Amino acid sequence: MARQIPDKPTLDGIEARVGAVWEADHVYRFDRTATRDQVYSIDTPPPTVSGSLHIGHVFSYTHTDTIARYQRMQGKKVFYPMGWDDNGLPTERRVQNYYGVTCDPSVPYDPSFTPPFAGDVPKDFRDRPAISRKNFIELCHTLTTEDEKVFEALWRRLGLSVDWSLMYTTIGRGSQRISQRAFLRNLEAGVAYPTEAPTLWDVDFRSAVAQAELVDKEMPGAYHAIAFHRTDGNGDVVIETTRPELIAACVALVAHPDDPKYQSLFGTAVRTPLYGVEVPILAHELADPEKGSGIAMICTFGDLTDVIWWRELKLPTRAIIGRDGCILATPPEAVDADGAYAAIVGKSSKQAQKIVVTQLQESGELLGEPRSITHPVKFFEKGDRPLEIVTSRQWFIRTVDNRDTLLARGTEMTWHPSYMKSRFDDWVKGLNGDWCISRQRFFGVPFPLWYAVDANGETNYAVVLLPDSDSLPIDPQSDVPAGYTEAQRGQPGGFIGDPDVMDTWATSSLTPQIVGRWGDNDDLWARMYPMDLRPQGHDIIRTWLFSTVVRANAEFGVTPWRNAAMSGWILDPDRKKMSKSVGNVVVPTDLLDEHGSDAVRYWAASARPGVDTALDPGQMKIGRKLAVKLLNASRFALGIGDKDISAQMISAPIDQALVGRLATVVTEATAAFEAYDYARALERTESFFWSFCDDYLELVKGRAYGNEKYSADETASAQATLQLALNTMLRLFAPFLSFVTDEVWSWWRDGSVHTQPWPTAAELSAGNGADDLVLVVASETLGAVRKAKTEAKVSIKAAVAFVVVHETTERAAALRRAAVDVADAGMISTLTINEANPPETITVDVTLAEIAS
RNA sequence: GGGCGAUUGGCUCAGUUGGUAGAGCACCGCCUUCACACGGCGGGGGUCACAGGUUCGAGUCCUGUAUCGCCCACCA
Repeated sequence: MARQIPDKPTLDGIEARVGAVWEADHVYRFDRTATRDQVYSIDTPPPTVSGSLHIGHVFSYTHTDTIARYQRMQGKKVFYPMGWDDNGLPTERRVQNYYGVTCDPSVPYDPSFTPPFAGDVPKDFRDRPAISRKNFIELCHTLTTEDEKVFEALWRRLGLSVDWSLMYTTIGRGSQRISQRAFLRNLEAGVAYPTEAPTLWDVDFRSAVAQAELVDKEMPGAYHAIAFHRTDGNGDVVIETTRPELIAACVALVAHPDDPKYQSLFGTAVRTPLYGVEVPILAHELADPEKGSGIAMICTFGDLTDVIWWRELKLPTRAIIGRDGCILATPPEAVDADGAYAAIVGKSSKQAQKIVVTQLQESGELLGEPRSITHPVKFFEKGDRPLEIVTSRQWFIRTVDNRDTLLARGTEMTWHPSYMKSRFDDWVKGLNGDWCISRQRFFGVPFPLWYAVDANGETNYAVVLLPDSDSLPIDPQSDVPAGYTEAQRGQPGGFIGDPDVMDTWATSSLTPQIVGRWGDNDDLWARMYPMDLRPQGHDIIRTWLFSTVVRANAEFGVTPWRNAAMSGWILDPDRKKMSKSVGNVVVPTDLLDEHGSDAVRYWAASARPGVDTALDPGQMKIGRKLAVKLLNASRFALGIGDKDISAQMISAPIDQALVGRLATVVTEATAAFEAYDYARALERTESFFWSFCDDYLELVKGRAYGNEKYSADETASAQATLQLALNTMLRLFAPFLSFVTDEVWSWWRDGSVHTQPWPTAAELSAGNGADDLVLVVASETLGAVRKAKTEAKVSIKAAVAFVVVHETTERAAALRRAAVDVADAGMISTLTINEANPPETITVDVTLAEIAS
């Protein structure tokens, strides 16, 4: 039953009250009988649980929610899940810092382990206990479970219309099973492959990282001019390098093939300083004659260019940096272990550089003083030290070979806003290697396979032992391949599990498969895939969006979604990006407490799609004002007359004009939503609503109340228009002001406004052919009367003796059709409407009653 | 170096087929309580970054420049 209209409507407590009804009535539950064409499916981004949700999350998830609510009202069965990204390094980091522990896979499992520190974690890592892999993973699960409860509570309070029964986590068993299944199928299809190759390596995390996880940081460095000695005795060749510590890893010098300075040197050789290793001078187009001395040393490996040169010029490998970032104890074969090299063994590259520079100064091979510069250096986006490039065995998924296909996939989805597509195109075109998906970490999805160990106890990577597909997910560290026993683990003739876990994006790239339970629930899968919408931030186009396209293309040969909608970032009032390190992060619950959920939703939905937006509490105040206004206007419109007056009673020209104008708003808002421009839909609706309140409501108030000067039909016309307009506006506002609209709906009708049909112009046929000019001129005339009262400093309710209007013929005719309403609203005793002559002399002369008397 | 976006009143931003510049906030003035003081009404305030061009007419289209932001790059 519909509730009574409260005397004093309020927003207080509305989130809890309305939210409880949504939950009890399963308003947002996905209909699993719907066929694919009836479904609107959303590939919700799973927020990372390692931190806290900030206002940027609230911002972008609200955008998605407005689309979901619109589609639901359009009659779609909305598939709108929520997931938590609790997989991977961010969680490991949080657990390490939260509990004050470190993970050491060699430590045995302790079933009775409890975290030793309660909120008082020692700063020094040496005071933190090392615990087993299994204990560590248990802590990861414990902490993420707690974090996820807090996240869900916030989303519910914000009013996201997700179906919570579809919740998933990226480290959950279902996600692991699907990640492993997808990987094994990629392996079988040749899409995934292992290789021993130079890989970007974070020396602190001791893990490979992917191209997509790189960031450049401007770092101080110095050019060192260093002399290499020609083997023919004809003097030196001078190169400039920022990394002199890598001279021992030098395998060649390289210059541009057209560079006249070095034409005569190509094909000759030099000896490296300090070590005297002979290296050739080669030509390659990537060498830049303008940079440094125009000739560079190639090391294995100083940067990604070195890798290209090494590969294309087929150079030997002389690695000197280990996985810990320190100089290897054993030098490359060509380098004498007892010479200059001995001094740098075990040093970090930074320490080694100091030593080598001193050595070069003593030997006279360093020319002049190092020249300080600032240059970009590659970092892992979450790392603290520059990346090194080390050779290791890693798993890859093919991307570069499929470049053209991937670009085509990008054109098969609609981008919102459209210019964001160029970021995808740029990224695909710029790929310089396949996607490295293995990480040397712990809390992630393990690679589901083992290797045979030969009779000598050496791992034979050529013999891969695969699990049965029904057994997934498996952990090769604790599960045993078929035909073996646990006792054979690591033994000669036995087996050993792949030690690595998958990159977090290797799982995240499967979110459509995870939410649709691909391979586990074929019925559900067929009802939601390919999906309708991928909403996400524009900063992760190169990671999440790209990798999801790669997996969909590899497995299904399709584009995973029809639409990709990019949200902008939230900037603080100084237009800086919100970030924890800057300390300018605003806690969302504070904003929700202060302004209310609808107000925060209003602020978020006011921002144009894809546009970075400043946090603006002022905009939230407007949203709250709007919500309060909606409560009060609704109370007025519903508080008079019967509750269900037929739209057929709408007969007054000004009423018809109002309805006609609303039909235009409905058409525009619908078109805007179809184009994923929720902000425009809101703006149109809001703009109409304010003029509805300020002008129309005032103009018809007397008639709606049924003052004696009006006939019953005239009063019914006004009441019917108020109700029709309110009914329509509540539905137009429902995607944005989701709580207050449902509250008002409950005063009037059963059920939720959120399951009502989206309004159409056809419902508003009472406005067909209406003359909008009636409403325009009536509003303007009322405005002129108000202005006269303001200038006379009298109350807006002050009586007016005479108003004489001179209007053009057309406008005068329009005004006559609303003359009684205008006179009533303006407290006008006598309203005279004349034709303006000439037409330019439109005037409204107002004579106040107190002056007339 | 390449690409994408932005530049409109003090602030945050609209302005979708080119037709005499808009909103909210802030500011100024007025009005209280019969939907709303978590209110209402009215007002002042902008040569639409700059320079050219197309057009009867340009915030809107074209070219160039500047500033800011972001993305990408083979940064020795």
